[in-house]
Amino acid sequence: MNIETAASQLEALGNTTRLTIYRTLVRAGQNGLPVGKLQLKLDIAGSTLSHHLRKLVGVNLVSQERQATTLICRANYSSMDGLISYLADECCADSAGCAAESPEAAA
Amino acid sequence: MNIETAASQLEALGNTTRLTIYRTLVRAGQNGLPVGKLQLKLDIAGSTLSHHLRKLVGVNLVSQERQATTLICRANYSSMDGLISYLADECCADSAGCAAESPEAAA
DNA sequence: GGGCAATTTCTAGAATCGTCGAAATAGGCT
DNA sequence: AGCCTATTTCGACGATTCTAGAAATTGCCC
Repeated sequence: MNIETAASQLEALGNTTRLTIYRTLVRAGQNGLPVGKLQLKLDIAGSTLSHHLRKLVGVNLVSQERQATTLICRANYSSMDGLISYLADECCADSAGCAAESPEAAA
Repeated sequence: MNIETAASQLEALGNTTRLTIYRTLVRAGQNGLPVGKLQLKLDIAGSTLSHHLRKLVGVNLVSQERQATTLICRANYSSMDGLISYLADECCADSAGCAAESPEAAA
């Protein structure tokens, strides 16, 4: 996980519509949801949904699987795990021990 | 923590320049860094830095404290903690137990 | 009060984003 | 083959973003 990847994943989640999409997929669990169901639930234009979905798939936060005519979308938990780890680690959130890693901060 | 707040914080971090700024501040530890030092480290225009910094401060990920003429910037760990908790919780990252919260997913 | 150093605001321009409706495509069923 | 449903692509539009240089501001010090 490099900083550019992290930034692009964060950017993908940093939009209310997309975060809602992602959250909805997470709550749908392993079964996932077809694009059409998502559209009904969220009440947005199909083209808009497709646009956002592509972005989420592009940064690997969501994966898709074809089932006949419908396209099932699923939240990609391991990617989110990686992102959270990056945030907690590289940009460590625990107030203790952060400065320990950076020598120049030991002033 | 509501979804809009989370999205705005994620958006703030979802830009390579700003994520770099934030990471630099985290690594600087409790002492923080003055804007000028940040500018030197990152080699960007002062106005650009100020612009990004305002965004980070605006979503409460960074706080500032005046010390004479210089302005010290510090990463706000508790905000990051809140964000990570939101991601891990509301948009739970652990692949186990996610579907348990959503009744309609129990199909 | 004059000057200096640190930071922000103003102005601007290219680029990207978010959204939608309409049209196009994909894939299976009869 | 023809149709129907699901989804994506196209074209467009206003809004926002990112960046930087120049000018303005703030706050201290002599």
